[in-house]
Amino acid sequence: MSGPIRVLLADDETLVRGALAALLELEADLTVVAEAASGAEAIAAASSARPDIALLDLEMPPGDGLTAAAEIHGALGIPVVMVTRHARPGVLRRALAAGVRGFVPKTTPVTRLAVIIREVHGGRRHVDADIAAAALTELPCPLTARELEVLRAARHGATIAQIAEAVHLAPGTVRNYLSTAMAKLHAPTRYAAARSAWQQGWI
Amino acid sequence: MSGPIRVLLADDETLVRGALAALLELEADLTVVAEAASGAEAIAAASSARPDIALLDLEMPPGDGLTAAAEIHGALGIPVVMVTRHARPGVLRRALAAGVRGFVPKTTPVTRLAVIIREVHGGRRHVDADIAAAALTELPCPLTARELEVLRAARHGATIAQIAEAVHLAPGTVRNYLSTAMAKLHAPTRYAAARSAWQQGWI
DNA sequence: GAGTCGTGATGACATCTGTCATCGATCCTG
DNA sequence: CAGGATCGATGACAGATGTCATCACGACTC
Repeated sequence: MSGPIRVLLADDETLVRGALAALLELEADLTVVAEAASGAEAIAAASSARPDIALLDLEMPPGDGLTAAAEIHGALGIPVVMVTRHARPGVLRRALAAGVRGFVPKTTPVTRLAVIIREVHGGRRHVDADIAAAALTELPCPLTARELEVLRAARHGATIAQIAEAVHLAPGTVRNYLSTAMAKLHAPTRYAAARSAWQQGWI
Repeated sequence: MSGPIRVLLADDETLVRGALAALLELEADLTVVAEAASGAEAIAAASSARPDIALLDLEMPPGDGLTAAAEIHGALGIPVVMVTRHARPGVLRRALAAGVRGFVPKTTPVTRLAVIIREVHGGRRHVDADIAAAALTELPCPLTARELEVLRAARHGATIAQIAEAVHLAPGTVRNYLSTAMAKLHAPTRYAAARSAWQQGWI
């Protein structure tokens, strides 16, 4: 027979991570063998502790957690369950593209978490039904790669000149991309456009 | 002798709330008698369940959780412990002004949570040492009430006209307040200023 | 090969935004 | 009451921003 399922737990909030660990340890067939507070830590812990499954928070500054998920799944072959506060269709799309096997919003009842871990460990996938339905019905992202890049740089109140420098483009070009993005998103300012794109999970 | 300490637990993320509940229930002298997912729910639950102490998340949309804390402490006389992801000095200042008896960032180790609850239930206060030190050394908010109000309305990419309507001021006046706020915060745009003020915990 | 699309850029134009000086009204204080 | 401070507002001005037309290049498709 095999031992308990060995879980890697990553969340930047110590209190939440500890509470989840306590919760999982209550299950007889689960054990938390490693914890991490960032994407980099998660990758290191995964390669040294070799867990059976990794439970990663999506929001772990610095970095978006998805890169860690892609690394842990791709290079180490460890199945990844993504937990996120901002469960938007666009995020789900990118998570699945990164090879994530489970996608759980933080609005999920706790009783289901252990069930989901067992499902994914058993080789199945698990995706929140509401998010999946929304992802299938919503229109895909209408923005081009450059438009997304410029919006990303515009998110924190930067001027056109700062954005242009960050993206290595001429200021006029940046204005053009921002203009088309704003038109596509029906936003009155580039900040509103950036915010809208973020809410959709596109950036 | 008295029974266990009866705790009200409020957090908008079901997963986190459930995990914290499981964690607290592991303590023999603690019991979670009510849960809530919003500030309004927390007030209602507090007045019906009459807990000995309330553990509230600061970020519970809609509303900032501080109003619920003030209500629960002020009208019901129940001591409140505030848990927050964004533990900044300005937030601590406002929390203490609202009568909060404990202030805990989510970076706190889980093992201390039960200790803190017992402390506050015993009549003492508990404030995270790092945040308190920062709050005492940092310069206080240099912005006036109107400047804060305008910045709050400017946070989500609104135009000057939209802000003016939201705050019931003339567009020119809004521009003046934004200008002074930007100067005080050394921000190149009003969005950067709003972001900066938010990061300091001022809005 | 023509047509389409994304990319990068430029110039022109109207509007928006940030800055500043200034004014009147109110409120507080000596 | 005079002086000062704050608030709300206005007008003027320079510079930033949003919009549009246009061009050129490469990739890709029909």
